[in-house]
Amino acid sequence: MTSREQKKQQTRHALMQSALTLVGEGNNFNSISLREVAKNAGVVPTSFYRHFRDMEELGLNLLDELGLMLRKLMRQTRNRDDYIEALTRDSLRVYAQFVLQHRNYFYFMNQSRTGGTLVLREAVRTELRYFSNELASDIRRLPIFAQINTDDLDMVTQLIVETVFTSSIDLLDQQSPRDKHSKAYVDTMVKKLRIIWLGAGEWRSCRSPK
Amino acid sequence: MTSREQKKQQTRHALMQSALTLVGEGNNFNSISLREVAKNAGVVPTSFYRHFRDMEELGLNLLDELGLMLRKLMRQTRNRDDYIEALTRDSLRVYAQFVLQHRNYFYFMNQSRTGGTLVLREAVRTELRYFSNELASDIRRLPIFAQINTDDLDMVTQLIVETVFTSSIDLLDQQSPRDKHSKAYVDTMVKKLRIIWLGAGEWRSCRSPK
DNA sequence: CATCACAGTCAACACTTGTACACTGAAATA
DNA sequence: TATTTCAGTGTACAAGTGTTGACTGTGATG
Repeated sequence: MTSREQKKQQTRHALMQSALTLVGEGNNFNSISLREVAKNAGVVPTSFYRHFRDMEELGLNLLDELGLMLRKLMRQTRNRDDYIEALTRDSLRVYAQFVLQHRNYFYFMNQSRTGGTLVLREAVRTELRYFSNELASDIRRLPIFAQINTDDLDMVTQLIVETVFTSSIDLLDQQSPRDKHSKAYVDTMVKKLRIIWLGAGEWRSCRSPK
Repeated sequence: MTSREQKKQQTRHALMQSALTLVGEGNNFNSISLREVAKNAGVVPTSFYRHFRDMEELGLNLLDELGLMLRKLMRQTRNRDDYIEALTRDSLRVYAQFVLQHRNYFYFMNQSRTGGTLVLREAVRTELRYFSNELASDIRRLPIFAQINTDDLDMVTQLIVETVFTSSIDLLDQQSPRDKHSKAYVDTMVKKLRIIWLGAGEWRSCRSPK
């Protein structure tokens, strides 16, 4: 029983959670200091370096963590039969709940997407592209999209992922009674995705695959 | 000739441009300091207070400035006859060029949308909603959308504006030969908007307005 | 011409920041 | 058991932070 490594991972986790908490309190990830993070984690500032080179590295690890959670969520969701419907109402409900349950992570990822280091921004983009690809390979199997151009399919899934992700920050900023607004959110998103979905169907018939 | 007020507006402008430049150099608006901004504007830190209470107020003014420019651009664009096509290829070309010409503003607005103060975030949202509404009232006149549900129309234009705006950060982060990638960007965006456009058309026929 | 308004200056303050360096003590290893 | 490894501590420093208050000089106003 390596109680040594165990302890290390413990404070490492504390540091990451500390940063996340500070973000959740309304601070921007870019403007929270190594010292704050350390203090909040109940550790002396210099200890920080035993775990991360700097805040950017910590951020990358946070992103990895969220990425893993999202993949798990995605895998659960897509183990369904009625894919098209699952793609909209049900899975959006699940998604909304997930976002609200991990709001700090999503504030962080949204901030990093547009305001992080170049490295961090790229990392977010990569993560989003991952989901887009996953979605594409799933959708491809559907009869309706059997013969769609690959690039165009990618573009569609990109659009879907972007739309869903971008919406998360808006959901988080709605402070009204949770369930009420979460429902309004789901309703709007369902419509938006249906628009895209319908458009994709039309697309196929307008422009035949070369 | 009030050379007094004139000088004031001059350094005020210098301060705002200074902040913008710093953002353009890769800094996040949240983490640039009042002192840096002042120094960069060739002015002593305390002078800053003669113009803005704090950085947030400066940010709000930056946003106003960009908002004005964008409205002007929008008004130019929509004085066309072939609206549907203008809505896509042509106006996207103009938009892309505009974004690249004012990249610092767009970095700033993208950062603020997800990572600014709550006040700043709301301000960005308001700005975007403005464009969405403008677009909606234009589109409504088109015969195809004559009888669409108002809420649904709003949702569609919201989706369009979101999609276009969100894409700006991606365009900015493509560092390759400017014209080449700008073209690829326009091509992708045209497709995305066409998807939405097609979907909106189908929507009308699927769900008749109540 | 005398007076006022006020954008910009200067010096000083109490803090916070990232990081370097030498350290300690307990778990891991031999 | 003796030795090594290393996560976490403590101290220290130079640099930067927002904000204060009293100042100065010049354009605007009477």
